[in-house]
Amino acid sequence: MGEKRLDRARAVFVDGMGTASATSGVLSQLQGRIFAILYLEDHPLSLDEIAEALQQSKSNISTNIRGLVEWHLVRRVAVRGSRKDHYQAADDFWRVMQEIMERRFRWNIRQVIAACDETGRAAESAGATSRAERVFVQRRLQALRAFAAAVDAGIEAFARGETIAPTSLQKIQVLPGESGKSR
Amino acid sequence: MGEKRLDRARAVFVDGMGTASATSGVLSQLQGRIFAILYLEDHPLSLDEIAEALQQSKSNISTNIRGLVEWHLVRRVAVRGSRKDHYQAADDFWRVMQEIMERRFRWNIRQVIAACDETGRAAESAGATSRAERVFVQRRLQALRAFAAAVDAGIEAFARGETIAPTSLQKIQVLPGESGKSR
DNA sequence: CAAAACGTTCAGAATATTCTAAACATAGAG
DNA sequence: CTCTATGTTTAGAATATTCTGAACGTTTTG
Repeated sequence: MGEKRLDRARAVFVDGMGTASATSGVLSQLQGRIFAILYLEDHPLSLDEIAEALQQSKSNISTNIRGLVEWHLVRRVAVRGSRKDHYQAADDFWRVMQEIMERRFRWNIRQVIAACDETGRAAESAGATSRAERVFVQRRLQALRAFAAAVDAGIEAFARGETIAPTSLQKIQVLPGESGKSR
Repeated sequence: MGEKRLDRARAVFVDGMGTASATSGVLSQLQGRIFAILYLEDHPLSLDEIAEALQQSKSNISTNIRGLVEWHLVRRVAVRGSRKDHYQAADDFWRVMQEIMERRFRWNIRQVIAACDETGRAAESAGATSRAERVFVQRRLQALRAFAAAVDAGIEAFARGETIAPTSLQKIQVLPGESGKSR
């Protein structure tokens, strides 16, 4: 009964991590489940073992595990005596977080900055439009850009292990003279 | 040509924010586009105007805009002389960020904590299993839980506007005596 | 070298998500 | 009270994503 119970516990973990991952915006549900299986195992597992444990095709595991390795959540390790690739859950969560902050959140926030910049450039030469309208658009773009840039800097600092004062973000809100116009 | 150019610029912004939102894990692409349209407009728009601008059905706009309002990214405002609902982009990005941190990230991280707790409880009574195995599982769960709890606390502090030292996260890694075992 | 054991790629099946138009509900106008 | 204008819900269509099994390429084994 002991083994059964432990396996039952593992299933709880796999399910929990799966649903958590599914809503994370970073990992798919299956990736969460793969990680969960590996994390509670004290030895590396092969692709087939994972596929068996999760009742998924080997190809599906193969493609999904790649993402986990890229996020440094899982390591591919060699197991002597076996030709198969084996995988092991990583335990340096801080490293993983840095990776996610850098490659996901910052990358995303930079998209916003880029959009503001591009749009600003495109709007610059909108000749016949009323001056007031152009000014309005540029102000808004500037406000969003400033906020995004502050967030970007904040994430960078955080990822570097530096101290952050979120107050700098709170200040960046509406530009002077703007709030009256929009309502 | 001026108007055309400005509209072209708006399209750039709508597209940019759309793709950024699509990969954000928080907003859908359409939600990003709706926000973009509203953000560059100096007066509130009705559902139909938004639907027209984005070439989407009114019902689709209706359902998607609800999420934007919930995140406080868009406000529903009354426009005198019209019975229609009108919507306006919010400009308090810091508030929005707090909202997202609280209701999305923290909620997500709590799922992980809950999974660890549930699993720990379920594994507790795994009688016949070897003691070493049970200890191993509990240690791992504890390590993940500790990290998640630290992240949770960090986000909370950040959302409150307090200063954060990410160092506290870096310390939480592998528990003593653990790292040797797993490899 | 041939055969087997792998991991990966890919076309299509299975599934989930997003979108639309119609039905519905509610409130205001006449 | 009836008719109209409006936002929401919903069933099904359109689309996108995830998953599988077969095909493929590579490496190891005999």
